[in-house]
Amino acid sequence: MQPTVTETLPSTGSIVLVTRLARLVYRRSTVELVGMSLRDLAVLAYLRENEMAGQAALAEALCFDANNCVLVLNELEESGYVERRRDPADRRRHLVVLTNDGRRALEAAEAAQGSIEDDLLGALNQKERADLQRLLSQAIEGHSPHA
Amino acid sequence: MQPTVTETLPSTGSIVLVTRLARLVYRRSTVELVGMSLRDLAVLAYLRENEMAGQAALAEALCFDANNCVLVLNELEESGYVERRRDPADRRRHLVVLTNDGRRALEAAEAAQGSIEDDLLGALNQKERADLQRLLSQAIEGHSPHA
DNA sequence: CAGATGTCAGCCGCACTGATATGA
DNA sequence: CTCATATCAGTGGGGCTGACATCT
Repeated sequence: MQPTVTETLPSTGSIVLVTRLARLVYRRSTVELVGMSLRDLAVLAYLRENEMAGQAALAEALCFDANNCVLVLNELEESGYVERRRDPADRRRHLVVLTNDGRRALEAAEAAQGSIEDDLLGALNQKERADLQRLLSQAIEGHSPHA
Repeated sequence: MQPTVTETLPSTGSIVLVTRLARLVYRRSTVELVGMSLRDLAVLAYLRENEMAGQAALAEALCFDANNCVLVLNELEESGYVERRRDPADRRRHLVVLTNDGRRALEAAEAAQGSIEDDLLGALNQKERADLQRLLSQAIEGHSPHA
């Protein structure tokens, strides 16, 4: 066993580390800085890539509580960033779409997001950041979807 | 540009991904399963590696709010898992130490923590998990400490 | 009828702000 | 007096449970 780097960072589990980083993220992602809450940004970004989506699927993908998701969409709709349209094929569903205003606001927010990310991941080089992103999304997508 | 894997996961920033994973972590880390809250586990684990520590430093390291940290320690002290002792060198400070009960509870909790981690990071192999852990702690430790 | 989807009201735990006490 | 450390009360937003409406 090598008495080198492995010793300094002993055994803090990844899941606690994730929550720790998440607290830092939350702290820095102020509305004044980003222009909207981080949840809103996540929703908008998801809608840009994935127009349509009943909001159950949306909540699932974003790891939101489905009920809470309703409230978030209410705010976004009031702000004029998204629109809810009835699915003609299944009139229970709402298809959420990104408006032009929403797209513009998203792009502005993403700039701020980038600077926050630069600040927070400053200790990581480009490759490491890409790795981190890959590992995170891989874990999220591949998580056992039973719950 | 290669039309391969890079296309499927377009551009969700790492910081939103972190919060997303954190929500999943939070959801699964129930008290019934772990035996304590995840915050408590983090505090106990930190104290095992780092006996002493005024709680300001503890809060800093764990990315807690310093005030909230007091409440967490109150609970842990009531549970008999930690003890606060006055620092004789600086009588303002409290040195927080892990009790034997705390150590036992921690070890029990870490087993549950491991199974949760297995569940959540099931899509990652051993090396990837190690990488993730390394990247996370690296980002946390190296984050600009100004705030 | 059951089952799915979305909406809302209410509760609770958590993070923060501000004020206070004690000691360096 | 100042600064640092710790403590606590109060506040606000986020995530949850449960009830309800609508549609398949």
